[in-house]
Amino acid sequence: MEDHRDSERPRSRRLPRAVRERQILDAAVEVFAKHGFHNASMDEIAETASISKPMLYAYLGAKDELFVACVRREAAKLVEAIGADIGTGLAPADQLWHRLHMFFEYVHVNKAGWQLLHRQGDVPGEPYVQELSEWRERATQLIAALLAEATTDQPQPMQSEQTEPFAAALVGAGEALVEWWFQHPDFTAEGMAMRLMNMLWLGFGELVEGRSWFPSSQTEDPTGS
Amino acid sequence: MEDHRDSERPRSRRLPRAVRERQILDAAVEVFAKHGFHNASMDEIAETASISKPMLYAYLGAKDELFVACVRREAAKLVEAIGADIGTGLAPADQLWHRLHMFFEYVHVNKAGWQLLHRQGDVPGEPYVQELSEWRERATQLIAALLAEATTDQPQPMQSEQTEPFAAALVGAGEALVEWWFQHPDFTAEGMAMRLMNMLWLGFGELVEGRSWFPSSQTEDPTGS
DNA sequence: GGGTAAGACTACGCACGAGTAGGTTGGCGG
DNA sequence: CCGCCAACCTACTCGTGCGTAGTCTTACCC
Repeated sequence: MEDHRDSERPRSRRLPRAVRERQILDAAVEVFAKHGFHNASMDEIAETASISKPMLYAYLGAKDELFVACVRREAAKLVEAIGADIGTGLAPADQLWHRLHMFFEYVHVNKAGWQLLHRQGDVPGEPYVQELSEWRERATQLIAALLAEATTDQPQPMQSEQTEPFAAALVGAGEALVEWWFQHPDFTAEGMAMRLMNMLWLGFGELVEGRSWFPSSQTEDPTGS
Repeated sequence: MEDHRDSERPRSRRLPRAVRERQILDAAVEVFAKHGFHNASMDEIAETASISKPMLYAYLGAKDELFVACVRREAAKLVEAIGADIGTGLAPADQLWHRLHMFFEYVHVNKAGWQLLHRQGDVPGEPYVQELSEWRERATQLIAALLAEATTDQPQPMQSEQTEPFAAALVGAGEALVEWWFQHPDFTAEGMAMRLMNMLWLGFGELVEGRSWFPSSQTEDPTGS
């Protein structure tokens, strides 16, 4: 390691490919999240990544491909976070609770990545839309499976025609709640998860009458604010 | 020189301003809904409206302003639809049910208008975002008020800190369900409203056990349209 | 019937941003 | 110490699409 005592080199030294790619992706996620796909300019991404445009193109290709790469990385992280393996033997309700909690936790620590996934318009015909709708699909399926599992003991287990729309609505509710959270940041991730869990599992009819849901002794007192 | 008598002019005759404006707005809504704000071109809107570009600009200004005009019109229609005055004396649950029903009904007959409102990315900094988030806000407030009303008889009425996020989640769930509906068009608006109402009012915990919610016989015929 | 002004069109200017050509630097093997 | 290759940059081209200047034309009124 030559110390090389460089005078001031605000710009980049030569770096191996892997490091640069990561730098670029980080910058791209940030900029795409801030301005959206269309309003983000490759120039700004290059500048944020402390690199010049030709390098950008050399490493990750055109704007579409770059965006898709970002979505893939962030979606993988998200789905992994909420789909992580939990200890066996939990009741479906508690599993759902855990995953919701993980979801809000994830969004909290990875705001830019979340906004990248959520704040794009989904207009058919765009090349990246495929990629965008895919993560939502995966998340929905994951939830749907969970719901289906919750009814297997019942005399009439729910079919996917029942669980799927429910899961879709749940995902939508989660997204909307996150957006509300951003405007009221005084709440903890756990508190938000509780909120959503109560809505979902009990429903308003029960909440009105003062009942509420609690995780079955896995976590301690969850007062979110 | 004046020999150019009536050779066919398939293009537009002279029309009063009001009619043209409506024509233009209709076309703009359609195109914006189809391609989204950014990918929609003024040329295509002009062509769809059977008019030339300078007229477009003369009547409704630049692209931003045109889009805002579209959003305003469609948002007004939507909010009016779900906020319409219902006969007095309905229980909150039944009111909510009615409004959900109206919502799905509205979306069904005005798909383009709905997509215009829903499918745009909401990136801060865009001029139109203000307008877009406003309708969602209004709808949310409307629902929140309804929920608050449902708890006034209770010993501990809910505060807006409780009802507001719930309403936000509800709106999000509704949007997501509509999207799911578009992919499974075999259901009626009433059926979709029932679905959502069951999720919301009863919650999954109850649904699992086979219970379900029904409107309390205020409406007579099941005119499912 | 002729003047006129509003309604309408064709054809263009111009900015912005994606993508690239070609030169420059620095590390490394000989 | 010298050439050579790969990482890197500056500075450009070019397409696309918003917005407009300038011209025509038709309904209407005197």
